[in-house]
Amino acid sequence: MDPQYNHEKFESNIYKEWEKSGAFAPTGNGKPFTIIMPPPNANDPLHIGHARFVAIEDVLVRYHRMKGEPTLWLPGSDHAGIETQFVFEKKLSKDGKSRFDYDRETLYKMIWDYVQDNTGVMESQLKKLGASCDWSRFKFTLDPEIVKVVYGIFKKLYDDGLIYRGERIVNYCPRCGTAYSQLEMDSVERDDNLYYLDYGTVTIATTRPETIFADVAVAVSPKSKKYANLVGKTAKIPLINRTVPVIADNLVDNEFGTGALKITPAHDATDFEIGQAHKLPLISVIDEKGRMTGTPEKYIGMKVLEAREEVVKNLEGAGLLVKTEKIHHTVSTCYRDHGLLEPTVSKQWFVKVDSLAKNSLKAIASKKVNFPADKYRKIAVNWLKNLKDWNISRQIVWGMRIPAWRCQKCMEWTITDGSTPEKCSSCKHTTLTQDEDRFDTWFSSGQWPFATLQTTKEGDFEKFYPTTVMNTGYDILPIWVVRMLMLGIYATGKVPFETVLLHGLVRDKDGLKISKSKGNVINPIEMTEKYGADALRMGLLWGGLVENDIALSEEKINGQRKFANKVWNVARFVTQNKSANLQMSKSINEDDKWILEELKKTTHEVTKSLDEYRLNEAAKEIYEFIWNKFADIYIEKVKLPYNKEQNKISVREGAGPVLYHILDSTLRLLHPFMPFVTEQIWKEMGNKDFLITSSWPAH
RNA sequence: GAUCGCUUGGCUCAGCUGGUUAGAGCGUCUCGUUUACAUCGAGAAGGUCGGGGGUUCGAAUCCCUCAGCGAUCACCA
Repeated sequence: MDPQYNHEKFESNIYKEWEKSGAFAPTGNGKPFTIIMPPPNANDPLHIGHARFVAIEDVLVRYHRMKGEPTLWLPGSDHAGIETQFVFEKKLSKDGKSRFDYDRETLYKMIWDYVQDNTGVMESQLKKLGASCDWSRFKFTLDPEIVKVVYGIFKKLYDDGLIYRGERIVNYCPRCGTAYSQLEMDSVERDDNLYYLDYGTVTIATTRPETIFADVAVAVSPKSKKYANLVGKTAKIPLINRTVPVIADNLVDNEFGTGALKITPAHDATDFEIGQAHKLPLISVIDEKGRMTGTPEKYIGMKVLEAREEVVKNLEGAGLLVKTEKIHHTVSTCYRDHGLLEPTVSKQWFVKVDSLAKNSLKAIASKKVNFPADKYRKIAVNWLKNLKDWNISRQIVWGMRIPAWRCQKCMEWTITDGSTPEKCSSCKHTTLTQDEDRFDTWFSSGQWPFATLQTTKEGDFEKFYPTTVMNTGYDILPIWVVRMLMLGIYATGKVPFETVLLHGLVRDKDGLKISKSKGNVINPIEMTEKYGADALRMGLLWGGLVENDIALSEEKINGQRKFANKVWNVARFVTQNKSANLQMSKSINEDDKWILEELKKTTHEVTKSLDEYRLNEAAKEIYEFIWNKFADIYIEKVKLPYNKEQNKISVREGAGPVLYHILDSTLRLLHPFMPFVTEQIWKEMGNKDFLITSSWPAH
């Protein structure tokens, strides 16, 4: 053994040997331990957040594998609809092109090829980190068999009356050309003008005067005394002199502006709601490109902001602009291109979430799903109680095309499980056109736990579902975990996972959020090359609970590299003093008894901490045992003074077998955390089998 | 406005269902080490556990309150 541990010399080779040995495939009988990996985007390299879940999940998987449980860690990759299309479009624009230069089929094919070109990077990086997942069961979210499952569930939801096509106000991005869900928006604070406009009988305040042409009412608060006698009368839209009714609604804030609100259901979410409640018509004056339409001639074709300027000018000219105030408020922006979103009414496919959410709440209440960190249980419950119907259609090309066909005669929809229908299910007409929309990525990934297991190997679903642990970042609890719960229970009648282990974000050494603009990005592959995968993994688990954000510094990773080297040298010392007979003598002394007792305690504590998902505690226990007890105390005590004649150091009579036994056990305990260095030492000790498939010490 | 958190030595964090002198890593200081490892060892300094109140034989831990900080969601006409 070299005096120093050199990770570069061993890591890739060890991984290949594990892979070749078939160690990653589940074996044995009994209750299985299953983790479905949250699939990283197929076209992106891994970031430090991925490395954290690898560290967490691999520790759990290796631990349970060593305990002899049939252990499956199923890897996969995600097509990440909007994300990927957005990245691809940025690439196109560098070449001076845009997606509008291609038809849908061509664009889809181009993105498919692009993803194929990049796929493999992510897999090789997972291997570098030591992920002991079963590659033979790898799935991509657009694999035909996965798509088939998703279509089947869509059809089932439709047949059960849980899918409807609704006209709703959606957050529409005129640049991306698609609507987004409740969860896919950002917001930004800014200063705007609040215009007070004369509506004849009443003055209203608005930030969007260009939408007055789409007004269908003026609403006031029912609590308002000032306006009480106006309700039921009319107001007059300036510039076009159309009269609209004055209504009362609780959603109106009597304190804001003049206390009177113009109602524009087609271009504002609150107004839409009020419009629905009062059965008001919808008038739209902005088209899908963000240009004015259906307004007086002069504004048609103008962009929204141009029209606003022009309308204000005209209002002022007509003496109908009462006053202008500054207002500081928050506006919704596209989470992709950060431009303004346009609330727009359009037809989208929706999932009725009510019954799905109720069943999920039941599963949580009855502990069929557990949250080791109670705070996340509370958050999940809160979300499930407040979910709104889920818009699952996206106007993009990258993703699963929705299996819905519209009859060109009766205009009714025919839903299938993916196959092209021969005729309309309503009127039997044979000319049908498939909807161009794609599913929201989360609609398909919400089915990931069962869709994967149902399509891997015969019997997998029956054996490994419900899965044991779902581990992912807390940031996607509402968007993903909650939906997997709803769809999993709906599709299979069982929860998709028994334990939801959410992890925190990786932050920089000062606890600041990592971002490209801050320049504090930590590249996991760079860290692995520099310090070793073991050190990075340990650094990601060290000093913080799984559920909390952690501050990661290079010093911390380097500290763990030192630990790997310490373990290496402990092993070097032990193997150099290996006695011929490894049988422990019955007459061991006090020191021997002490270290054996400490090992026993450590084994117990590590096991307990792992079972409770307190990986940081487990890591600390084994670290302290090896360094502070085994190396600093026990080895120092059994070491005999340097022997000049033999030119070597030796150990006290009878200590050899104890040293060997302790090393053997500590390697087993440390292996889930630092798989590479422990496996290499295991080999150096002369073991013929692999440490990865050896057994967990008795505890 | 709603929900969920956080506040422990210079820094980053543990401290599980309340129970001996509150711990770790890094950092700092002193000393040592040709002989497993300088990717080392021995030792030291450093904390009124955010403030206040309460429950208890006993509180970093439970309850109330105040202050500061953060995350997510909603609203913002």
